[in-house]
Amino acid sequence: MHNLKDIRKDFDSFEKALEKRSIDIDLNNLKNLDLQNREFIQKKESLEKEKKDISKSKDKSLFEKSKEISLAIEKINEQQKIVKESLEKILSNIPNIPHKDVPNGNDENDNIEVSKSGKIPKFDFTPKSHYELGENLRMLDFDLATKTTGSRFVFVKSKLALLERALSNFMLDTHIMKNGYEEISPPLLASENTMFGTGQLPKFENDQFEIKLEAGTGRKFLIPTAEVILTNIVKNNIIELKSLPLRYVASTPCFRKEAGSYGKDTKGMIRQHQFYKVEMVSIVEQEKCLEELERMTNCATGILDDLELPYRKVILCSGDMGFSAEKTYDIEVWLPSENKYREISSCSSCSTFQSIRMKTRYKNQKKETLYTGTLNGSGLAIGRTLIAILENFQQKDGSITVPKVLRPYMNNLEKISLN
RNA sequence: GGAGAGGUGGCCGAGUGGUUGAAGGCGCACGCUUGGAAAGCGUGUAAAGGAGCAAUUCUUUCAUGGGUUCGAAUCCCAUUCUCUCCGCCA
Repeated sequence: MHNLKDIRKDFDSFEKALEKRSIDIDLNNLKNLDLQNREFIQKKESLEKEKKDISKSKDKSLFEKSKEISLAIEKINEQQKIVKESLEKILSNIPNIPHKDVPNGNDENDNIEVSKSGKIPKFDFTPKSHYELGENLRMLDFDLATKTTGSRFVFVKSKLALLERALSNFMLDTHIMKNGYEEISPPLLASENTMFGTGQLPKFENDQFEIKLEAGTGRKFLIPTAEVILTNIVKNNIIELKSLPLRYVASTPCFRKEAGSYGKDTKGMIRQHQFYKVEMVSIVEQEKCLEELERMTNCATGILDDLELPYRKVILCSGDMGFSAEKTYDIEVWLPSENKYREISSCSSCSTFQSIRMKTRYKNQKKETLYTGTLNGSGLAIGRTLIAILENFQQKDGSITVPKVLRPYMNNLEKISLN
């Protein structure tokens, strides 16, 4: 969310910056509502002052007048409430402003490759897709998931389940011991206000799974990413400068409706309603966002380096970025069966956008109260890493070589094969 | 499901109708002290919003929303969240 004060200061450049997002929002309406709102505030405040003075004077002859003022204030309040509500509604639906580094563009085709790394494997046979490999090994079972649950779910079995667990542990260990993140095992449900804090609500309610609890309790949602719950750790806090930066990591299941992606990636486990993901979150001083973004992205690519998987780093164009982000790097891993790179991690700086929603602040050296910067990044999506390993490390006989760094996590298993 | 307690500043914690934005402590900042540090002592330290180029100033805020009153952190009602005990389940 944006600060109205800042928008007001330079309305035109705000409007211009938003154009990059190529969505239309009625900013004139916003401008007018803001003007009206402030008029109400001024009227109200002068009345309140008058009333306060009467009360302080304890002059009984003025008590009647004070009552009248109260009525007048009430009237203004009613009018202001309407204005303020629509103001906030508009405001909470405006996305973050893209950073100036961010290339202009409409969709993923306009993203720009920043770097490439690793060696693309060469096969003397036609490489199979992850779901062929997994099904042949009898370790990925989509039909079974359909039977028990429905589409876009999968059973991972046996050695692949072990691999999935190993990936989670390996990634967590790396981020905890090497990269300075604190491990968190968080709740998988988030309250409505928490979902608002990171920007999933109100605009993207359709993508969320809501859980019905007993009546009388607030709304609860399954987290679509651990970002939601990790970032909101600092909701409503004023953090002391010396405890920044805060870095959290968690490995959690994520739940997404994937509404609007019907027919997309229906085969295999690229796009599921439920998947594991290791998520990093950083809370930093606002001017350190971009620096932290580079650091975080390196933490993510470090995992791929360790796993010896080929990947490229892409900077997202303005049209492809998420609602809360000011700048995003996607890390894409090479998938032999598709002969292209696919997203495996997304690292974003959200500048103060989420902090304003969450009311997360810190005091700088000058004792000014400022909004923190927040960042989040996958490090990495476990399901997709599993896919990448299956496809990149497949052998002609359909077996899978286990990446070296994972073997200590898998009883030194070197190869996954039938039996 | 039954019974009870409570939500106050960065944190802890006083405060039951009138300069209370709020005692005290912790933390933090600065200063004194010291060879240096610690301790000790002193001073300072809420947020949001409005007006103003600014210094400044005004309003609001003691979970949230209503009510009583000239006046509410303090009284009344509703909601919400947290905690404790019993039951139930794991």
